[in-house]
Amino acid sequence: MTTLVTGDALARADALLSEFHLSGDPLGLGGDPADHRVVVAMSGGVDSSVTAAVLHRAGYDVVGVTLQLYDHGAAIQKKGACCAGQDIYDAKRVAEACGFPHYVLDYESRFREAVIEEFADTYLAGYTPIPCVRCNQTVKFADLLETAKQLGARCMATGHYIQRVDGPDGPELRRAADAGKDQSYFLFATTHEQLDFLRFPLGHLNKDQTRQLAEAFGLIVADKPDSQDICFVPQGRYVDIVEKVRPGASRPGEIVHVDGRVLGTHDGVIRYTVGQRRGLNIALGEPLYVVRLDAEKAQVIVGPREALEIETITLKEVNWLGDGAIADGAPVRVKVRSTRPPVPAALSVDGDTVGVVLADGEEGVAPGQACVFYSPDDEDRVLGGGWIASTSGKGGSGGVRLIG
RNA sequence: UGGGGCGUCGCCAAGUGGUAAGGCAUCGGUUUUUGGUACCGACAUUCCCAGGUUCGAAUCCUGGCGCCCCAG
Repeated sequence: MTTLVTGDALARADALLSEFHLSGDPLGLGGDPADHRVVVAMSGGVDSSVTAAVLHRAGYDVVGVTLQLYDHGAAIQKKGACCAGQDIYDAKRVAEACGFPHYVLDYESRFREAVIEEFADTYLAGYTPIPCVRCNQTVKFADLLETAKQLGARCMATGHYIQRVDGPDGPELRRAADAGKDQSYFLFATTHEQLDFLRFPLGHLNKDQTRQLAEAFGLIVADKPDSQDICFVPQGRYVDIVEKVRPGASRPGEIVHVDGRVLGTHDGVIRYTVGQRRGLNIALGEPLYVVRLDAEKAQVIVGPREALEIETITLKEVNWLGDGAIADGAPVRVKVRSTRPPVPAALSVDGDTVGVVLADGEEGVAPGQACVFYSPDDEDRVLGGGWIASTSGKGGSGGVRLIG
């Protein structure tokens, strides 16, 4: 592997940039790119490294910034981590090789409070958190974005697979061209104001094209595996993190069937999420699923698969990115999990309360997860979304109610 | 210690002379840029124990042991 970029390689890179519509002024800032400072949030992965390299090659005044979010020292040696240890070093080397300045900012305490502790507290309350969304919402698109402004940046670019398109009423958020890599589910909370300042140069590419660019630029991270799982949780053992952050907070309790029978005991509601089947350790003959979590009573309520069916969702902290005001009865499509296509639904707006009525129902929808809105006639358009506060089944009975 | 019934994988359970179904649970994997789901795979050389009959037994016989029900 070499970081030496020859003239031929650069010619190849330029050809790719042209082919991928990344030459000229890809950020659409106008004038000479060199006049615009662009802060690139670099995680140390392939995507953000390519983003920085591309924008630098296009002539922008690129400043790379990597956040140190946590430091497990030697504890984290897993593939696909980000923003700690080796990844920070990788980002720095990419910046050096390309020739633009790079800074590492210590955001550990902020990340711990806004993401890790929130993650633990959410689980302890019987909800199922999405730390990646919280991280985008707070650390990356709030704090870092502010820092970028202070650095005199005209905008901040990231390597997210999502598209920002200028529409008649300002910037719109759209799904990535590569449906398989689309990150809109994790970015629903991006506000209009943030969107105004953000750019996502890779949104119209697919992963293979990004890798081609990394290859052409001779980036040392070209073959780095994609990240997956929660970055600060080693080996998928998220329970360990919760117990470490909030020692002794998780209490054992009963596993109760929806018909009232006590079927067993568990070591803490943090180990379960609505819709979960495995790990109950109860053999009834028919599969059992977690239907609801009652953190106050330390109860895990279980039942047959049919008990997972829900029809309506009540949301909180809704971010609306559609045109005009959010309207009661408006048809939309929604995703209640990242890995499924949007399904038809209608918004229900009553004062400050926003909910969703699913046309065909859903099952295994966990409070604490996100419900993301898409346009009914253009599924690529992201209309925002909200956090799932509670759900209920048909006719409002047998629903899931959360305490607190 | 009279009468009846039963004892097959962690749980439930098919199999009644021809070489141990299935479900649940568990474990592993695939998928997945959160959790979960789904999917795929693994999972009793052995049928409470000991003898016996038979070419061949979880299945038949004998004797133990254990459990359940009825009656006392």
